[in-house]
Amino acid sequence: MNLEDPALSGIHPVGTDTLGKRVYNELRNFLMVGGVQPGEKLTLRQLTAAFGTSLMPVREAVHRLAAEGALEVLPNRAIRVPKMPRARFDELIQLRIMLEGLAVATAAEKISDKAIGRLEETNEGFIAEMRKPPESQKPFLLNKEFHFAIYRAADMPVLLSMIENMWLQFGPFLHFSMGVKGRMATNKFAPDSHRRMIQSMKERNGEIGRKALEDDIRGAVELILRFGDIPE
Amino acid sequence: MNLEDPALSGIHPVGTDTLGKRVYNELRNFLMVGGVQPGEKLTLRQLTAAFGTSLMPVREAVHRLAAEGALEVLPNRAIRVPKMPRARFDELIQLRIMLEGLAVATAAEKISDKAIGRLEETNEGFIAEMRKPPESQKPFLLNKEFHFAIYRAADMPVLLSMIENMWLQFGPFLHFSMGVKGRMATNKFAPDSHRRMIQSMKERNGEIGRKALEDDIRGAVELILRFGDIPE
DNA sequence: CCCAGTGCTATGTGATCACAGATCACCGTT
DNA sequence: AACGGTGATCTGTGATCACATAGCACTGGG
Repeated sequence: MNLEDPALSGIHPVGTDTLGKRVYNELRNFLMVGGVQPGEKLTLRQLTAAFGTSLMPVREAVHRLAAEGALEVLPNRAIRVPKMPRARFDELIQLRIMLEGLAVATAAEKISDKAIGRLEETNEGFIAEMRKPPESQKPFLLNKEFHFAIYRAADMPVLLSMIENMWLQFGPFLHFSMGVKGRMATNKFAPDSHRRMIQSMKERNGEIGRKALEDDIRGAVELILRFGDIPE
Repeated sequence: MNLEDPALSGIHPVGTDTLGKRVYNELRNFLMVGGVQPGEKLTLRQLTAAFGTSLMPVREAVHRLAAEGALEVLPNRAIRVPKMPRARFDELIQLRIMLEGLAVATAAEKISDKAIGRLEETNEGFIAEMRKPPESQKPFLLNKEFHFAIYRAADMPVLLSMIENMWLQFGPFLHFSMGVKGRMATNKFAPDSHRRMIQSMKERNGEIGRKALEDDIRGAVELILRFGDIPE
């Protein structure tokens, strides 16, 4: 069978992902964009009804999210989204700066010129979206795409999964602290720090990129501390 | 009911862990001490037979280990212990130095004098065990206890789980590279770097501790590179 | 001798059932 | 009115069954 056969051009990959994996991806994305608030409780059967599957795939997805720290199984065996007390918030921020800083610095040494070009396009799209009235979660997604395009360029798979984990743990909290109060998906200083990150890529200077990334995160933190509610 | 009642003094907690959690802990420990080699395949039913439970708890445990990177589900849905190519080895080492370095530096600022005392005792036990002919995995366990006593003192739960994850990913490889060839559970420079770490705790000097930790890890790496087999 | 086709076996996944423990409202006693 | 016991209900866990597919030895035709 020739896959190049024009008669087969209408064929699309059908996707062989397990149900558990699809539920996991859906639920993960739902958490990442802030679909549920910290402290909120979930039940397997409630999720089962929402996804239209049986308990099994939901169980697998929930347990995996719990292993990643995106969900929490209390001693009572109840399931909830973890809360974000100040101590955890500070620790996650410190770790983000360290982990993502390393990724940026490494990417500056390895990234291709072509990838830098795509990075600039993504950032221009992000800036353009920032000027519009904040309506959708589009700026948030473009900002995320910009950051992870850099992190992927570092070519460190384990580090990348750790960073994804950090963003996942922040997801519910971002909605809670910022989504409600004015949908301030990101801060106005982000374009500047993004430009400095791109510049560091061009100059192959990892430390400049690391500093820009730290400013980017600290800018967002300042916004959260001003407008968000952090318990304790 | 008064729990201080002398009549109840013989009561012990009964333990309410789920089967899945117990299987997870067993399997985790088995991986951490190098019970299986990288690349080796596992099957649910084989593990089921070994643990004497049904498939369900094993499925949960395996999926959780897979989420943590300690196991791997291939596209074929087969389960195996991840291999350790050179690139992954180097990345894990780099991340260990960064993560554990932060933990040591933070611990130096926070650790109590009492905990420092316990640390010295643990280390003396470790050194004493090192002098004996290498028989069991006792030195390995004491070394681990020494390190994690420090990491716990940093009081950073998320960081601690990341570090545990690193050790877990290294487990199978340690057996493969060192266990067979002479049971060299740790290297002869470890006592020195350990002493320097303790000293840094007493002086509340995080950077000295960080450097000592880095030397400790690099010493072990050198041994592995000399005696172990790293594919690719 | 090589190789595509075929049937058997083993394995992970998903559905369903059964059950222990948690939660909560209700009620009777003090 | 306050408190402890009680029963119903809900939730996560574990066991069992059913099934699609990967892996593999075998076979028959070239």
